[in-house]
Amino acid sequence: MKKITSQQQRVLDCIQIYLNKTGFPPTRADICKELGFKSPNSAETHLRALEKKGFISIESGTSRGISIINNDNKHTQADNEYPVVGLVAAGSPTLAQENIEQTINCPNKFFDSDFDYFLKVKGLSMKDVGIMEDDLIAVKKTNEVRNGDIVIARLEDEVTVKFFQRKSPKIVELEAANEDYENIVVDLEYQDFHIEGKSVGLLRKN
Amino acid sequence: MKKITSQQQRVLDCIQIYLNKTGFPPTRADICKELGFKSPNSAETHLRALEKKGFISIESGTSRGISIINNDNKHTQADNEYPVVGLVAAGSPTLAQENIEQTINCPNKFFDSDFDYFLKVKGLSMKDVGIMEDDLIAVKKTNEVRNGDIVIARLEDEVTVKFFQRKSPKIVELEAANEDYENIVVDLEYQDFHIEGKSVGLLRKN
DNA sequence: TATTATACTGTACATATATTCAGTATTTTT
DNA sequence: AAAAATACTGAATATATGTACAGTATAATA
Repeated sequence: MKKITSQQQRVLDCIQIYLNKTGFPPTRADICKELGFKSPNSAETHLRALEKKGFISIESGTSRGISIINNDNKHTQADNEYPVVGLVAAGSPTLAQENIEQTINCPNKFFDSDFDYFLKVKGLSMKDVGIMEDDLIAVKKTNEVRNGDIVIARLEDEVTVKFFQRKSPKIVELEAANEDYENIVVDLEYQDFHIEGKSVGLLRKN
Repeated sequence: MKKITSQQQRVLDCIQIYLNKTGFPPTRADICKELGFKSPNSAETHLRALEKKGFISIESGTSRGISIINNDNKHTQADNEYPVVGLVAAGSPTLAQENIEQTINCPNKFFDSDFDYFLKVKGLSMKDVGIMEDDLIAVKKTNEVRNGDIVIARLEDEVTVKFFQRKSPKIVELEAANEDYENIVVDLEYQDFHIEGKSVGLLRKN
């Protein structure tokens, strides 16, 4: 990490303070107003410098697309409120769409990978790998999955948790970990199939 | 706080997930893209409903001017470093320095009850209740346990995780949740038996 | 039964905002 | 001494975005 100048530090602080106060990042104009600049380009050049030095990232063409890059490790671990979403009966085809539940305060780097939400498990189709009813699976939203990954997949109107196994370019098998459940063979050409994400951890309260 | 509908919950979760991922709130169009709506007004009306019910606040005329209102004081939540210990034999205290494999940063009120350390599970004796090898059990140190509790118990030199079942004033049965394992009958009068604590939750990283 | 809330599609538009270009001046680095 | 980085003003512009308006339809409520 390159060294920061005092003015750049002021801008960085300004972003953080604005975030704490409003919940969203400032515009160039907002920064100018806070720090007394008279041209939006003053903020712009500082932002570009901060980006170049790795303190922030800027999403191009996106309003307020600034995010502060946290490489603060160890003690100042950041927490977040992660949503808990429900799931239909895993295994047997029952379509329902009840997401309610609550949010859970959890350190961002709690599991080995980052994640996006908790999924509350229904059914016992993955019982043999220790995923039980009402367990909370930490889900990372991605469609880059490998054979053997535990994935959260949507097939037509149903969301399930299963092992992912690609059989051929157009055939995917969703495998249960419970002999009472049948594996599901998906023909990607004829069925509406989508990978929601994959499991990166599990949480159980009892 | 008025009650939220399932669709409104989806929108609220979408905002939270987007925030976790990008660091700034979504636009109406972003929400539409995430949830499959085809008109920005779909997101708009949901946002207005969420605002009216007090779940979010919207800054008028401001791009991405959405912030989630935290009604609970969870941002004052204290974290702690919790030790992770293996199944250690008697003689050395469980929380002795040499037994601590690592520590995990975790909110104090993460599980329904407070707890003292994480125990790394060896073996599959509790497999039928979804406790697998290398899972981390959140342990509350106590000897006040009830029948049916999952307890961490030391019998002579052996530490195990089992269901607790008091059979008579002097007889305790430690029950496995795996038919390959025998239950253990303990005679308190003649055997060195001690309850370390009980399980209040479980954590798995994969 | 009438009314309100929910749950959308679709179009349109004012403005909020990022971003580029043209300058000026000082400081730091090469 | 030349080049690059820092630190600004000021104007201009394409587009990202909020938001209003016009519909349709169903469920919940009074």
